[in-house]
Amino acid sequence: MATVSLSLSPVDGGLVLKDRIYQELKRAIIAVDVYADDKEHRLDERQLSEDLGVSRTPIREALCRLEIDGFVRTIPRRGAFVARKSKKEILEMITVWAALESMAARLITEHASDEEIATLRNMFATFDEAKVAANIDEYSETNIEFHQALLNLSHCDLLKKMTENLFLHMRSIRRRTISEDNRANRSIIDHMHIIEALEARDADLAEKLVRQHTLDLAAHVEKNVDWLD
Amino acid sequence: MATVSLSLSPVDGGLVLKDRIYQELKRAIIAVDVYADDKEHRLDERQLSEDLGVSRTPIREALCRLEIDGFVRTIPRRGAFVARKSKKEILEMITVWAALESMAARLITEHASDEEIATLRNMFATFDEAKVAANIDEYSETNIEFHQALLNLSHCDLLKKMTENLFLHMRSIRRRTISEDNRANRSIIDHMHIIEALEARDADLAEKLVRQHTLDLAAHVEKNVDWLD
DNA sequence: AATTGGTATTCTGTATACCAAATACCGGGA
DNA sequence: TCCCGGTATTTGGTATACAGAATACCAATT
Repeated sequence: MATVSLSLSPVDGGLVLKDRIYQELKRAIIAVDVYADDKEHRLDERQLSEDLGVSRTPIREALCRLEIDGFVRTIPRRGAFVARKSKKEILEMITVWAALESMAARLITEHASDEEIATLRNMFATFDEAKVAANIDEYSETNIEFHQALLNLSHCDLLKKMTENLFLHMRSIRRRTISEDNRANRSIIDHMHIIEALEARDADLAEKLVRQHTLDLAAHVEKNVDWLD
Repeated sequence: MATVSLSLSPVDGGLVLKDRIYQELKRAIIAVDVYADDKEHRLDERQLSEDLGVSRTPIREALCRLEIDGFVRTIPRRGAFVARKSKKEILEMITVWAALESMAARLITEHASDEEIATLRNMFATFDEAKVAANIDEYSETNIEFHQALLNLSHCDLLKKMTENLFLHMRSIRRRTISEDNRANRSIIDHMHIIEALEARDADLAEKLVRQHTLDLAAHVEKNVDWLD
């Protein structure tokens, strides 16, 4: 009898308890507006294990990973706290982001297809200047998505992976900067220029524009953000 | 009574068991020449806990961290293995490295002192072309140190932190490429050009040279390394 | 001889138990 | 009232115990 080949895929799913806990905790932590007030948000292991209905072990493993990601800061013998980034740390994150994303832009000019680059334009198709001003928060989402799209189109998994957490951190920051930040129109113009450079396959220009765009944000934070520390 | 301030540093050292285990395991893993043969190097939790004289818990936490760092790959219900990078992954690491280090170069032109930049020259003071050829392995160490020095001089902790593990991975790779790699003289010339650009405070040039230098390595690996996968 | 079914063993994933450090609380003394 | 010291409690760090999954081994049947 010939063995039929059914082209089955592994059924594992690969998600063990600690991974689910990790995701759930991460989601919850990001939802916390840590910069809203000065009080520190403690993460009690026993409390969490009770709430989630699991033992402390997977909780600890998840917290360990979250600490590496920078979302949690644990003080030995004291406990785990939702991490509050210092201004310096935020500026450094933006700097790293600029470095990675400008490299992504370079890669896009070399490897991405015309169709892929075209999708970037579509993201802003529904936004004119008036609309941007009207729903600034909706635009903000699109803004972040644009930057993530750049990383995706780089086709470099490592670049993408290393920026993912940076973006999540930035999202927290943005909650506070969104109101005071009316650089949206300037931003959308920058994006268009970036897209044009990508379409022209001009690696140096695209890289430079992306870097400059992100470093502009760093300069803005440097100058205007004083609600940290 | 006035309290004398003695400016004491915490006696703790901040190193809990899991951190020491992490460092020890990392050291041991790096020492393993994973690319030497095809057999997979399994990390048995019980074995390790026995060898190190601790329980499995801190071992697991260390392994968890090592997995995030990319030194270990764990398969659910199967165990932990010393990670063997694919060629694609290595190329991506070099790409990210290029992105981060070129940003470091830019930062150096803006923030580092002349004295700091001068230290870079000293690193190569003892190397002329003949010596490079003679002790290629010694030069190789200096080579890595040069790149790490660049990251240090950037004064960006995050940039430094994110490249540290990349360098460790590269060291493993280099063990295999060192013999077939006689681009050392070319390399030292590149380095000198980079130093000159830094001294001239030419951000764009320094950035470009660093990026190009590292991407050259990527191209070399792409073309010549076939002992992977 | 090869393959399949079943059993035993090993090892990860998870839960629990124990210990030591840190904090909070309380009472006594200045 | 304030400060200090000691005790109790809390809580994180570590070790151990248990259960389920994966593999290895063996035997039986074709």
